[in-house]
Amino acid sequence: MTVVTRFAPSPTGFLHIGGARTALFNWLYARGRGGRMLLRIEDTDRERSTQAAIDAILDGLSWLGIAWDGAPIFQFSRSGRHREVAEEMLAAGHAYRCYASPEELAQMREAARREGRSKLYDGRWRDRDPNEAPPGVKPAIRLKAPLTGETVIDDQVQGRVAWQNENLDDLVLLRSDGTPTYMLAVVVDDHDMAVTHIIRGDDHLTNAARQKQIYDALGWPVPVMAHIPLIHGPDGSKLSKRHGALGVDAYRAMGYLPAALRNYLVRLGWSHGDQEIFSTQEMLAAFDLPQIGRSPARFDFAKLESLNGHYIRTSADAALLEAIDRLLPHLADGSEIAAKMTPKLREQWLMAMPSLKERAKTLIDLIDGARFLFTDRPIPLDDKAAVVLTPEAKEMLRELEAQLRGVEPWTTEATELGVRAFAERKGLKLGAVAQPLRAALTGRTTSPGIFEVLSVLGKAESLARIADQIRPETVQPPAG
RNA sequence: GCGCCCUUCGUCUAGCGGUCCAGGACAUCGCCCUUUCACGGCGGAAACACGGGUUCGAUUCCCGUAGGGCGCGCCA
Repeated sequence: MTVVTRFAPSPTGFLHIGGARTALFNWLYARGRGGRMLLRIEDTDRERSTQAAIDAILDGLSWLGIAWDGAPIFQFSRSGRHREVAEEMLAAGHAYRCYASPEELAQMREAARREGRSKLYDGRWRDRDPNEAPPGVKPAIRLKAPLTGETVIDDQVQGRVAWQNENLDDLVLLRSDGTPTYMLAVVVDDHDMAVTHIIRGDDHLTNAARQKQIYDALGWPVPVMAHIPLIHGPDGSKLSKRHGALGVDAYRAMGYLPAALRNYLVRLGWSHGDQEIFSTQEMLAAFDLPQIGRSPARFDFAKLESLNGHYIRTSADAALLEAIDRLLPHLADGSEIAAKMTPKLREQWLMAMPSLKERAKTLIDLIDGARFLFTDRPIPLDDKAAVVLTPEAKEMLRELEAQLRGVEPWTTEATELGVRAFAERKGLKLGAVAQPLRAALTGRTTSPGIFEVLSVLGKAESLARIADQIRPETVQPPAG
């Protein structure tokens, strides 16, 4: 039997991190077994569903590298079919018309709560003669759920979960305006789409019981269920925007790599021995439902960052530059940087990439670390760099500049030889020379190795930047 | 309130009755490497929520307690 899973988001907002993980699990489970993952957009809430949200979800999945099979199915377009099934259930005696008014319902709810009962609707129209229906009232259609016994879900993650039927009331299948409820729509769609495995957040666990009752009434086979724990915020409470309940587009903008996010997400609630790093192939091969834990995991940015750093370090230099190209349109100052992306800058950036990526946790770090390459002279000094460039340091740089003029060819090795010889002659430790030099060349106190900086920048630019710092009074303000 | 679920280092987790004075990873602390920052290497501190059972023996099984989560709509 081919495995068929589905990811079924409702398009009322972006694809958040929890949804992304659910999609990943569905994708891994299906694709790892030669099966298919379907995408169903649950857009039956016409008020809150938007095209922008649909686009954001599709875009987010694509960026994450999660590909669904076939065209997305829009739940709203299937309401005719849902209604048809409800009518069938009515005809077969598995459902009935309920004429209770909203006021009656509210009273029942209140009474149930007061008396400590979990059953909210008392089934008053279940066996009542339809002739007693109040005139002019459009009925809702309710499921005639079993009154006794228990409803059991054999969940792949949660184990056997049982509910006493006396605690479950007759749910609404079709609203009085003729539209299907979520409960009905999900069951009918999953059945019609031939879904074999339902993998979703455990906020749906109680729904599973009600849906099981619908499957049973219809005589349809119940798919294998797996309810995965939700992701919580760092403080254990519900994940909020403040914590990381951001859209995946926000993670893209923060400079995370899809491979790193996938790796982080798959290890949240799932494990495979002590393995931490998983290539997509390894994930596909190892992922399975029984190893998913039942307790909720907290979202931890530090671990995501660490993983992202690992993926950056192990990525090819050219691939990183391409990732930056793709990221730029999503950044506030992206177009500014893109405008400076000359072939020469690309070449310099690539040259510096091996040492840049050792120092970066995100693509943003990579851009920031390369900033000295495309900052126009005279380059501004940050506070720490300004402190380093004391009058004495500038005096030292003046002598160093003279020495550097004679260095030829201008390579990492040759500049290192020159600077080391200079330091030795002056009786200075290398750091005493390198730090002011770094400040002058990059405007900062941290950067890649100073000799790499010199060689990547080139002789003319390097000497000019040093000159800018040792003769600030001669720097002319821009013309005009 | 009712129903259901959860509870191993700060965090993600390994553990599926003895191999555990509990292992890995991130974070943290120290040392080494070193021109800065990183990377890397080495080392340290750090957990079985609590109380009862069951058992020759419980982190592992059962029951409570406490704490946390989810659900309880003619929303999805």
